[in-house]
Amino acid sequence: MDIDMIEISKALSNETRLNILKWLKSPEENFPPQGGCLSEPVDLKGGVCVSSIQAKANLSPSTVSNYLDTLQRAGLLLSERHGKWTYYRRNEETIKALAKFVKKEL
Amino acid sequence: MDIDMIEISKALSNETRLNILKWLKSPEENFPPQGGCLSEPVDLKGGVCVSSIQAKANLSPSTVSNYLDTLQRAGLLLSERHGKWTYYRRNEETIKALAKFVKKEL
DNA sequence: TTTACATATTGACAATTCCCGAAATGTATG
DNA sequence: CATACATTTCGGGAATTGTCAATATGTAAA
Repeated sequence: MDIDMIEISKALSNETRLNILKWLKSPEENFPPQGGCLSEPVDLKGGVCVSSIQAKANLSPSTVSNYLDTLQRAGLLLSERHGKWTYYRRNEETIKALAKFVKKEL
Repeated sequence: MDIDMIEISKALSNETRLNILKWLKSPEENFPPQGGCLSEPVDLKGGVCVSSIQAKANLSPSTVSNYLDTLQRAGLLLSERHGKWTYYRRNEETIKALAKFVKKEL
């Protein structure tokens, strides 16, 4: 597991993106219940759809979509599409690796 | 001890600045001996002068001076002036607080 | 005090990032 | 298929950052 510290730092250097990461620590507390309209029940693994995040972030859909992409490219988020919705959740593996990097290498 | 995660992330989102922070972990390994011309012997606490860092970074003095300022404003470096030279060293307190933040809050 | 040197500040321009609205794409449903 | 909706991509203007050369400041030495 190796991380790209530059990309991660860039991703974290924006308040909204930082908030998204924090909000996704407890999706139940920060977002309405997800996946209500899906025909087949699937495990969303705590993932939250873009529109829920967009509503909370109070920015345009395209901006939020971009932010989520930035976080994902940095390895901090994972996404899974179900029907019309894309559910984003934290990538705890990278976040753990980041914590380790900051502690040991920085 | 509270840190400004945005400012810190911005400071870390540049390869040279990241390198400076790493180089300053072992100043003896990465830079020539410091403080050779000082009349009074003072404890430099591992600090390195701007020109030594500039030589290693291979960027203009003004750029390096700016970078050091950015790192200091983020709380990641400390500086101390002795004679004509400004010696920069790591601020381990902030770096430790950052590691803690990433582990606990991120 | 004149000079020389280390560093910091300023001004400029290119590159990147922020953020939006508009348009495009994917997907389910009538 | 036609429509509606969730999301992504595209194009752009404003703001920020990267980087330099030129200038200014601070300090020591001649």
